[in-house]
Amino acid sequence: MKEKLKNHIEKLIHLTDDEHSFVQSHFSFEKYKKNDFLIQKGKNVKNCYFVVSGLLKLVYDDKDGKQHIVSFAMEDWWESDFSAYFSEAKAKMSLQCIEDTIVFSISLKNYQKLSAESPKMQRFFLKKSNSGHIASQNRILSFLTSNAKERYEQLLKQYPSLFQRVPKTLLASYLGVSRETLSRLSS
Amino acid sequence: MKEKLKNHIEKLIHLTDDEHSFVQSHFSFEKYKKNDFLIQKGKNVKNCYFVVSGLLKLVYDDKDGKQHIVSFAMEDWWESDFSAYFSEAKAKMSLQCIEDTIVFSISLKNYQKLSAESPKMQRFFLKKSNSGHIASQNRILSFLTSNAKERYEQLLKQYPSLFQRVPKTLLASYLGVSRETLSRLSS
DNA sequence: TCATAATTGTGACGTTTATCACGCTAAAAA
DNA sequence: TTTTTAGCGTGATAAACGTCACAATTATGA
Repeated sequence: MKEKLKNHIEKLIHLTDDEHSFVQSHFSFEKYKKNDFLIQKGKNVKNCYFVVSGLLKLVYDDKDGKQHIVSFAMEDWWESDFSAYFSEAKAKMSLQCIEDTIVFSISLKNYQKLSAESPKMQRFFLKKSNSGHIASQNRILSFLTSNAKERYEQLLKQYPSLFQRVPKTLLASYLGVSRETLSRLSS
Repeated sequence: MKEKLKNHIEKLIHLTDDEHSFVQSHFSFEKYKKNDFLIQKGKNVKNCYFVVSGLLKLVYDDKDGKQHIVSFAMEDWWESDFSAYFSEAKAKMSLQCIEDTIVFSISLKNYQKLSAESPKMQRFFLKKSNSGHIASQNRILSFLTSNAKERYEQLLKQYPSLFQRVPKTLLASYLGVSRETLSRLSS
């Protein structure tokens, strides 16, 4: 399991075995069952998570109780309510398992310690953050340039596996359309 | 003018005067006129920009020639076509002046050099990137949870100055609605 | 197993938003 | 100044999408 995180990090930066051990010591290994919460809205956000296997949803509940999916987190993804995590505030979103999920988690203190003591890891986090920012911008672009059907097809193309793993209601909620409209698009 | 960048950096990290001089030496100071391009789609993206004064728009042109505003960049903001900048690819978007604008620009090489030689500055860039990511996620959330009128009111509340400085057509393009619909919302 | 809940499709209808068209005003360029 | 262009509002119409209702099917758990 530790290999998973190591290999992931090695894609962006190179560390010695000792350095990898040092990095690993800042993470803890956790297992969750389907429907478990890693983060619950209103509560403190203790950790940022690296998904080893399984599938998570980052969800925002609006005033009418409707759920909106900000992000799916699959294998090799980093996820948290970053706003609350970095500012040590209460979660505005929830992070919940769609499938049984295995993660490495890191507290804010350890994140800061690791960043401070290892410029290489800070570089790794910077690269990850930059690519996260770019991914979000692309999602914004899809809202600006594309209608529901086009966004659906883009998602299908980018993450075909989701359509086997996730109920259509959740895909609709990610795409920003009603489940009925999504159903009509795919038929 | 150099004070502007210094003060901005000091909001997140502390540097000595010597360190600030070192940082400054990686930037170049540039002035642009209204309608000038800092980045043009299809061309190389040489720099990332810090806006000292003025106003920029980050624009994506779709297949039908319609313009979509991914972002406005105001005083104290960092902007680029980050995807192209970091991957040294051709720009998919354009960065253009809405007003006469003064910036500090930094090349990718200098960005990397500065990050490598100054962990403090790497920390600064990491913090900036994280907050950029969070801002983008909030924009995604507004698309998921809000209709055109609500998004309009959120923008009005968050950046009231924009409504004095920017034609409604551009605001519409940022909000993802037609100019006619926006006009009807505000009356 | 059997009962219950979750998921999905679909029709009918209403609302929101886009598109096309036009005119008016203000700003910018010749 | 005169001409041209950009910005803005508004009506008419159509397309996109949401909401409510209902039925059928598939998972899930007691």
